[in-house]
Amino acid sequence: MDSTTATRSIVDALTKAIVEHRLHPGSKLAEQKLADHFGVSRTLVRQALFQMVQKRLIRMEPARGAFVATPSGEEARQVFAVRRMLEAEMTRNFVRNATKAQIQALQEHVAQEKAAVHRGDVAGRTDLLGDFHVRMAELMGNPVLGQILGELISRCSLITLMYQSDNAAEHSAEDHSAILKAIVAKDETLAVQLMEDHLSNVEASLTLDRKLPNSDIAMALA
Amino acid sequence: MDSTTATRSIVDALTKAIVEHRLHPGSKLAEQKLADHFGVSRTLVRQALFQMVQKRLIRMEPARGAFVATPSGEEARQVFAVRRMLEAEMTRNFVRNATKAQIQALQEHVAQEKAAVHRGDVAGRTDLLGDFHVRMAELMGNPVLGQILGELISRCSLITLMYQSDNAAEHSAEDHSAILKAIVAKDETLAVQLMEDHLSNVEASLTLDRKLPNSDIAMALA
DNA sequence: TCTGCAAAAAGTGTATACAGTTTTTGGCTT
DNA sequence: AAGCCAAAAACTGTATACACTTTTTGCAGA
Repeated sequence: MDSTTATRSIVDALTKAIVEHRLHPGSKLAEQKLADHFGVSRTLVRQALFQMVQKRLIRMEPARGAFVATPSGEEARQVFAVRRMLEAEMTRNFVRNATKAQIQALQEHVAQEKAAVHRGDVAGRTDLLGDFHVRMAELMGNPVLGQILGELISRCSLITLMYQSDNAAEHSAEDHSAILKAIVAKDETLAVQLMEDHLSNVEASLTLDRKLPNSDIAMALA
Repeated sequence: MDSTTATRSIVDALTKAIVEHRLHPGSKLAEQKLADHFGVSRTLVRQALFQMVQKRLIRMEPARGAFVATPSGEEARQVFAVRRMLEAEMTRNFVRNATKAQIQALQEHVAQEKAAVHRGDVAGRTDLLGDFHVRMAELMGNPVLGQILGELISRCSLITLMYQSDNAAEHSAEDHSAILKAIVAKDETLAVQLMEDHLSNVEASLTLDRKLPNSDIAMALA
């Protein structure tokens, strides 16, 4: 995708930090500080930041710099809507074409999810729950779809961290398990329905109408 | 989206040149030449090029520079598959929610298409045919969807220019007209079906299995 | 005439310099 | 002590410099 590998590793590191909640929505990302941290010049940091702007994980304000994105509730709903469109069809194709090995890969993944939930590993859980969807996209032999979905899921990680009210997302592992069961049974209609419901559940568990998403507070303090 | 406006205008100019077939697939995009042409330094040109890499209209090879993308037949099929997923749902929502004004906007657009086809304006036609889909996405009140679809449609412009065998895409204007008729009639199922068929028709009119897409020739000559 | 190769030219990748803007600091007034 | 303003510091946006790589050029030998 990108010709240089240094820029790519900065993008990956920043993406990971955002998705894993070590960088809060609204946080300032000063170029020189990042450059020092990664041991490169501002040039490469800027390249990385511009790429992340296009992935909507960062926003840049003229002459003020880069900030971790603070997606609105409106935007969050739109992202979920697009995910439902894509993942419904993805699930349909998966039921039709998945090999045993692919199904087993997903089963093992769900087992890991359950383990993480069980031992109360919140960070690991969040990570794995997103990965379930990415994994499925990757297994589908349509990298174009996988790429688009991967970006949407990254955005969702950010959204979830901003708007999650309770830990209602704990049900996700069960949802995944149910979806997988329908896939094993080759019940296309049910699998698709469960996937749509699952995404709706996740969206519903968020309080997207909150007046001041806590990110603004973070910004105010920053 | 982007903090600076200079970079943005370079991206727009290059995108337009690619989509309008003034830059052929595989063409070299030398940074200094572009910089001279736009009257800026290589810095801004590079920013623009990196953004277009992410939009998949350009590819960059290490130490060799940027080239207009040459999507493979495989990739083309994947892009069309994703478009079908998204546009089917988009059409469904459009039938449900479109206002009279929005429908009329599309009707006027189709009239323009027919005029362009009628007077043999190939460039204008191609442009308008793609715009039909973008317009529809924009009218839907889901900018997230619109953005993703817009990028897919840009990629399709490039794909079409690479692989179109005959001018079979002339039927597109009629397809659009039929879709619109179903929308006016509020026939959700039919509209969705027509949209899917339309996209399949466009894909089928391409010779995606050609051994050496002419881009390679273009590269060889460049 | 064609092939091979070395020098020159052109081009990319990264760092740095510098002008202009925003943010912070520190003191002065009330 | 709180508020305000100017100077200093920090930061962004763009251009330029420079090392290194690729491509082209031009000539020597077969």
